[in-house]
Amino acid sequence: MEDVAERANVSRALVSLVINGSPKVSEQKRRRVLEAARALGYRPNLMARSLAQQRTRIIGVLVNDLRNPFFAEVVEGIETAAESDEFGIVVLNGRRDRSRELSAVETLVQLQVEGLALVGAQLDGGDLDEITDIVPTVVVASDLVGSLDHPGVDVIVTDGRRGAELVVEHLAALGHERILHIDGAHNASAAERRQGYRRGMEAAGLGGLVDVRAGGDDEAAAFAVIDEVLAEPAPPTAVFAFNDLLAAGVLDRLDDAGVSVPADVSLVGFDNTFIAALHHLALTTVNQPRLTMGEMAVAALLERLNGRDEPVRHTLEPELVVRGTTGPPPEPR
Amino acid sequence: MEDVAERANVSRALVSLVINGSPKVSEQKRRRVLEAARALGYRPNLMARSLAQQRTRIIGVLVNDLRNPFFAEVVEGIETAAESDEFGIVVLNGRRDRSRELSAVETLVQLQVEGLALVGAQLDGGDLDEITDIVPTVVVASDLVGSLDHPGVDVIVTDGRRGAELVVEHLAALGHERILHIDGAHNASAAERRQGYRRGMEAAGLGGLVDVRAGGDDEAAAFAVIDEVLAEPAPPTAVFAFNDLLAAGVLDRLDDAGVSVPADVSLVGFDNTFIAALHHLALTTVNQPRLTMGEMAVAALLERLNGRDEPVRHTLEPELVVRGTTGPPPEPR
DNA sequence: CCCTTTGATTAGAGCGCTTCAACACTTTAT
DNA sequence: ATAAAGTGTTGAAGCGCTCTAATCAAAGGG
Repeated sequence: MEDVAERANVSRALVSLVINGSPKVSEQKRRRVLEAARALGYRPNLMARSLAQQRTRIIGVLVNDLRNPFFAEVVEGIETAAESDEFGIVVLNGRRDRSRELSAVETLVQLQVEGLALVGAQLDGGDLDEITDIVPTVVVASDLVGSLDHPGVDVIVTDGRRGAELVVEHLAALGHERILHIDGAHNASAAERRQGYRRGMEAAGLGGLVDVRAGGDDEAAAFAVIDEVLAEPAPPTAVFAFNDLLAAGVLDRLDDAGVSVPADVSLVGFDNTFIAALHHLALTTVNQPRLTMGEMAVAALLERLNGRDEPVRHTLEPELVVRGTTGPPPEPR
Repeated sequence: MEDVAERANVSRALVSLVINGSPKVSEQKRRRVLEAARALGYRPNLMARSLAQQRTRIIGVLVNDLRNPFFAEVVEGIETAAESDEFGIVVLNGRRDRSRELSAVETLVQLQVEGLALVGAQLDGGDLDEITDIVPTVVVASDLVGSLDHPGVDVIVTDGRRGAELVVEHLAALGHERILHIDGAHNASAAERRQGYRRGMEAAGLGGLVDVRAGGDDEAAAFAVIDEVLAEPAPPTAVFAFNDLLAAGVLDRLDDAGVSVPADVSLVGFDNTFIAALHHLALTTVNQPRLTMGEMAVAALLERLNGRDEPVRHTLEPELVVRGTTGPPPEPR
């Protein structure tokens, strides 16, 4: 910057003004400065600028798992929204590991991000105690335990309970009774969907047939459960998997076992990722409006930056998307 | 930091030493400082630190499209490798838009990243002219036009030409002659695969039947091409798609049209993403070792930081993964 | 013709940290 | 005993920028 100033025969301060597009610079000097900057290949140092300015215009994003297209799309939503408000984002990947999430949050805070978006995070409320009075925080697509007690945390979720209920209603209406739920284990949205499943079962008068088994969040987690279940005397006629990835795993395994879908077993996923839409899977699933979620997350953060104090909680409506993996149960023979 | 120093009754300099784990601090003061830091909830300011230290320990990653699981996994590879060398990464998403890529690179440079990894970038050599003498750069999973002329650029690729040849060899061996290639259009690896396809066709004595049509990089791009091709008098008996996503789109569309795979038409993708592995698709494809690619990218950057001057170019071997979407062509009737 | 106003420019302090040289104090060698 | 070497600690400069308040020049008003 020094060099640019010298070459243009002006002060450092003026260079700064030009770079930041201040209106009160004469056209002549602006031109001189810009030319000098170009000639020298000058690039402002963002670190120094942020330090001096005491703001970074960066939103920190912690995402549970980048490999899951669902999360990747929520992040795209965040990025798009941030961009139009002149914010940048820094994405850190928790890779399904809670301790990594914790240190990622720490890094983001130290990076002086102005807002923190936790996408599908597994952290619980306690982990955020100190964080939330430092930086506005929004939890997206997962319901943190104890986030209700945090006046500093906003929440953007799809109603997982309702989504799960929709699934069970759909299956029950088709005539299914033995409906298995393979859950998301430690996953942050798992509890909610489990609960919705239970409620749905009870509402359908199937309370006695509730069957929840521990899954995970990707295909592999489904294999063991399916093997186990098929070996039992009365296997389920329908499976509701925690998410689309898991459902894809179920489908694979049923295939291996020669069980056909939906003739023998119906299958439902969750998230409505592009995978579900592939005709060869044609997975019945529950849609979450992920781009909207990303946008709402950014909106919530910006409101906080503009002084809002009370927490906000947006619960979006899930939507059942019926495709080819659900049908009536097989005739008993 | 000031406050911590005061509370612990030491100088700011000593606080810095403690935070950075310097060995020459007495146990007693170290304890005092750490306690004061905890009590005050002190968090070092990464911006200030980087500014003072003149290094960031950050690797900038520009990725073509986060929604494509292939790229997401390369990024995970980079992240893992970076982490074990005490580097952080900042991921920016080009979202399939070259001008966004350009500004993302600019942002990363201004962020003072110590290395730049371009994953599947569409930029060409000229875009990098000024960049590469500022920061070590490695191009991953794509072959930038003109990157050869850049002594400052390392390249980590899977041999796309060879991969495409493998595909054609496989299909030709099965007896296919009218093999269509739907390419990746402007996509950075498209040219190479096109070339491999052509060479493969010629090698198989099918040079006269070369047929390349413009695709893109996701499912949607395939639809128009398939519609077009099926309306022609002699549609292909095999389709080689630029990547798995595109192949999935082809599969969908063939399905819609009542064309069965592989009985009527064989289909091959590229990348071996988890989608290809789903039994219901069981897509024959070409594997790229993505985690390895990520690791090699980081390794290349670190070598540069340690003084290596000559460019390095690692070409990894692709591997054909035969699954269920390829078989002999239908009997002519 | 001097004073005020306006607009363009600049000096300099400060952002939160690191680091080097200097310092005080011990310990060891002579 | 004294010099030399080693430990632990600190003051202060500096990283590259911004921004306030001060300065300067030109223009307009009385």
